[in-house]
Order: sequence, then C-alpha cells, then structure tokens
Amino acid sequence: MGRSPCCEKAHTNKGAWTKEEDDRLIAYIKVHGEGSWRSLPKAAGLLRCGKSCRLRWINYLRPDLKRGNFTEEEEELIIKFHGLLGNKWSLIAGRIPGRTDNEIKNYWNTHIKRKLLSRGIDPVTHRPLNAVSAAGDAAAIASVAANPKQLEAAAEEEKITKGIDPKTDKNQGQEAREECPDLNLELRISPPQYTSLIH
DNA sequence: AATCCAATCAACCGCACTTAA
DNA sequence: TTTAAGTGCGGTTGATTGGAT
Repeated sequence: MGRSPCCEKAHTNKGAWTKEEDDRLIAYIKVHGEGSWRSLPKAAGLLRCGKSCRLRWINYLRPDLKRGNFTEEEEELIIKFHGLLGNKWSLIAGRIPGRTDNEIKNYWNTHIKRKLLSRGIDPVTHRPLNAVSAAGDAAAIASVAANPKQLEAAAEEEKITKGIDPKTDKNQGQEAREECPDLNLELRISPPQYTSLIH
C-alpha cells in the first residue's frame, strides 16, 4: 500500500489551522520553547503531526515575523541572493529579516519570476533570455560591479556562520564547493536602476 | 447573475541530511 | 561503524479569492 505518513496517528488534523490550535501551539512554545517537534503535539494537546506544528510556528506564528507586502528593497535583495544562491530558500530567508523561506519561495514563483521574464531575464540563470547581447551583458555585469561587496560579504558571512559551529566543519567544504565556484562567472542581476536603492 | 479562470499562498509530501544510539 | 529516528528543505498541491466573461 501507500507509504506511511510522517505520523501514523489516525486521528490527526490536517489542513488549515484553527484559532484554538494556534493558541495552544503558541501557549506551549511560550512555556517550553521550540524544538522536539515530534513529541510536541501530544504534550501540547494538539491533534497534529510534529511537522505541521513546526511549519505553522516557523511560517506563521513566530512573533518575529514581518507581515504584509515585500518592499522594493526586499525584492531586490531576494533577486540578488537568488542569483547568488539559487533556490536555496532557507539561506535566502536567513538574509531577509522577518521573512520565511516559504514566503520568499511563494513570492519568487508568483511575482518575481514573472517580472524577470517580462524584462527578458531568465529567472534561473539571471541572464538575458535571448541571444546573448554583449551590451546587455555588460550592463548586467556593471550593475553587479556597482556593489560587489554586499554580495561577497553575504557569501563570506555564510561561510563564517557555518564555520563557527565545529559540528558542521565536515560539511563546510562541501557546501562551499557547491555554492561558490561559479559565483563570479554566472552572477547576473537586474537593471542598474535599483542599485541606487541599495546605497 | 452565473460561471469560468488565473493568481495567491498556507500547508502538505517525499526525501536528504543530521543527530543519537 | 552502522542504523534508526528526528529535523529541515524545496517542490508541489489545492482551497480560496477576485477579476473577467
């Protein structure tokens, strides 16, 4: 038969959360803190699986979440970090305070992707869609050159953050190898008009 | 007024990765 | 060292909403 679900409990709620469930989850985490997601639902008296509780907390109930539309600045940051990191939504979210990976991913797929396409930019490679125009490339490269420090700093900080934790030492090299090699070759960002906003 | 259709986004699923035993 | 349990990520789905016909 089908693969067993993450929680084999038969009477487990799914779908949208009710106010009561939210309140229970918030109250429980206020007292006991985050984590131990698997045992949390039972302890908190919730008929949910741990994954569902974690997701609800991380993406919606956490008190440090920003609400409302993305600002121009946030959007530009997302585009830049996506150009740098690809679809590493949690890494991108780590650089945009108060925003979650899910939120950023949704926003990318519904708004930014479309916007880039309409500008003739490939949302995957961040390069011009059509025949590679030397002029277009030059402009894109120039706009990166306008603020390369910010991007470098982001990449560097990422490494440092991981490096501080001795447990992740082993993985660090691997990850760095995955993310950094083509940094300078493939990086493209949107038109120069935005660089003024960043400075 | 009724129906269709596209956009949005909260939530789910499967799997890769990490940690504990 | 191996293995099992736990956690987090990214892709995807589906209910809802709002605009168009």
